[in-house]
Amino acid sequence: MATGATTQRRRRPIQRRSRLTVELILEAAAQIFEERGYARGTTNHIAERAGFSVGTLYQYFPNKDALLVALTEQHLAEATAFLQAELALDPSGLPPLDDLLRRIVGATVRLHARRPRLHQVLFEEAPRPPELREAWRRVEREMTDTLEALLRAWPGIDLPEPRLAAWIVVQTVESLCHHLVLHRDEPVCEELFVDEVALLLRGYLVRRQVRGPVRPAGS
Amino acid sequence: MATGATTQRRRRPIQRRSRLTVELILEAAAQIFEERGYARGTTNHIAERAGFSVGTLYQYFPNKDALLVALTEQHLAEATAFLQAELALDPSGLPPLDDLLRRIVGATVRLHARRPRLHQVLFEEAPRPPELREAWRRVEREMTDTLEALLRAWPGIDLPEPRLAAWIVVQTVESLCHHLVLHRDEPVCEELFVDEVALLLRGYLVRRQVRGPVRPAGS
DNA sequence: CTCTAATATGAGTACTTGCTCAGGTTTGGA
DNA sequence: TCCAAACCTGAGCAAGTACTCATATTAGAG
Repeated sequence: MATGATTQRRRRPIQRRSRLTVELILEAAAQIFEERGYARGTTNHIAERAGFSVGTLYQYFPNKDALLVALTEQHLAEATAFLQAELALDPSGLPPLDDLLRRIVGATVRLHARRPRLHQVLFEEAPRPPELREAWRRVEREMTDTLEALLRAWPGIDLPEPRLAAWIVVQTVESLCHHLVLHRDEPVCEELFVDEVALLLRGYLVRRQVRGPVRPAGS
Repeated sequence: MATGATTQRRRRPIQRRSRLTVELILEAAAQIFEERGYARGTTNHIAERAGFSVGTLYQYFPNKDALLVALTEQHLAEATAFLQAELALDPSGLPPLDDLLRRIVGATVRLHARRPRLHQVLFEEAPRPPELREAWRRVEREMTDTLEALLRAWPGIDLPEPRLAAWIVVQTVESLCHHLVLHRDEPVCEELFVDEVALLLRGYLVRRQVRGPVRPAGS
C-alpha cells in the first residue's frame, strides 16, 4: 500500500510513443484489477498484459497505488461529464419531473453498469488514499450543487430545505444504483427499478399537506 | 484467497478451553481486520493478538477465508436478531407509520455504526465466497418478507405491489445507512438523517391520487 | 547521418505471507 | 494415579510480490 509514498507520476511521457504506453498500461491495470482484484492483481501481470516489461511501468508510475489513483481520477472525470450532461437542461423547455428523475436514475445505473467490477475495486475493495476521498467528495458536492439549483427553480416544488433535499436525492440515487449493480445476486429489471426509484424521489420532493400521521384507525 | 478450498472448521472444539480459544481467535481476527484490512491482516498477527500460536489457529480454521466466513455469519446472525426484534410489533398497538419508519432506519444506522470498519471489511473489501452471498441473500429475503407482511396489514396503506415496495424500502434503508456510515467524510447529524429517510419512505408508501405529472406551468 | 535524450528491458533482490508438522503440554474420565 | 485424547507450539518452507538498476534500443532534432 505504501500510504506514505507519493502517487505522482515519475517520468512524464513526452513522445507520442510513451503517451500510448501509459494509456495501454492503465487499460491493462483496469483489466487485471477486474479479473483478480486489487490485492491479487500484480504489477508484473499488468505490465505483461500491456505488452511491456515491469520496468516500463515503473518509469511512469512510482508504485502500485499510483495506478489506482490514476484509474480513479479517470473514472471520476468520465462520471461527472456524463452526469452533468444529463442535468444540463434547457431552462425554456423543462421536462416533467418524473422524466427528470428517471433520467438521473437511469444515467446513474448505466454509469455503474459500464464496468461494474472495476468500479467495485476502485470504490470498495482497494485502499482509498486521502487524495481520492477528497476527489470523490468534490464530485458529490458538485452534483448536489447542480441538483439544488434545479430544485430551487423547479415550478411546483417548494421545499423547506432544498440543499438537504438535494443531498438526500444524490445519496439515495448513488447508494441504490451502486447497491443494485454490485450487490444484487438475483437480476432486477432495470426499467422497473428506475421507475420505482423515481417514484420514491417524487414522493419526497413533491410534498402534500400532511394533516397528521398515518396510524391505525381507532388509536 | 483459495476460493476452491472449503471453509469448514477443521477440528471441533470440544473442551471448554478450546471453545474459548475459538472465540478469542475470532475476536482477534475482527480486531486485526479492522486495523489492517483483509489483505494485510495476516494469520500470524491474528494468532499473536489472540495469545496463541499460528498452529492453534489452523487447528480450528482450515484457512484465512474461514475466519472471514465465521465472522460474517456471526455478524449476520446478530443483525437479523436485532432487526427482527425491532419489527416484531404487537398487532394490537401499532405505532404511527412515521415511528415505525424511524425505528427501522435508526436501528439500521446503529447496526452499521457498531463496528463500521469491520462491517466494511466483511461486506466490501474482502472476497465474498458464494456461501456468504447466499447467506446475505437469505437475510435480505427474510427482511423483505417481514416488511411485506407489515405493509399489507397496515391501515391507511394500500400499495399496488406490496412486495416490490417492501423490497425497495429494504434496499433503500440498507444502501443509505451503509453509505452514510462508511463513505461519508463530513459527519452528518444522525437524527436529521433518520428523519429525512423516514420522510422519503413515507412519501413512497403513502401515495396520494396523482392527477398528472408535475411540470412547468404552461407546458 | 549523428548523437543525445527518451524510452524500454527483465533478471534479480529483499521481503512478506499462508500454512505445515513433528513434537510438546494439558485435560478429564476410569 | 494413569493415560489417551484433546489441545497447543513455533521455526521454517514454498510461493509469491513490489520494486530496482545496469544495460539496450529507439526517436527525432540539427
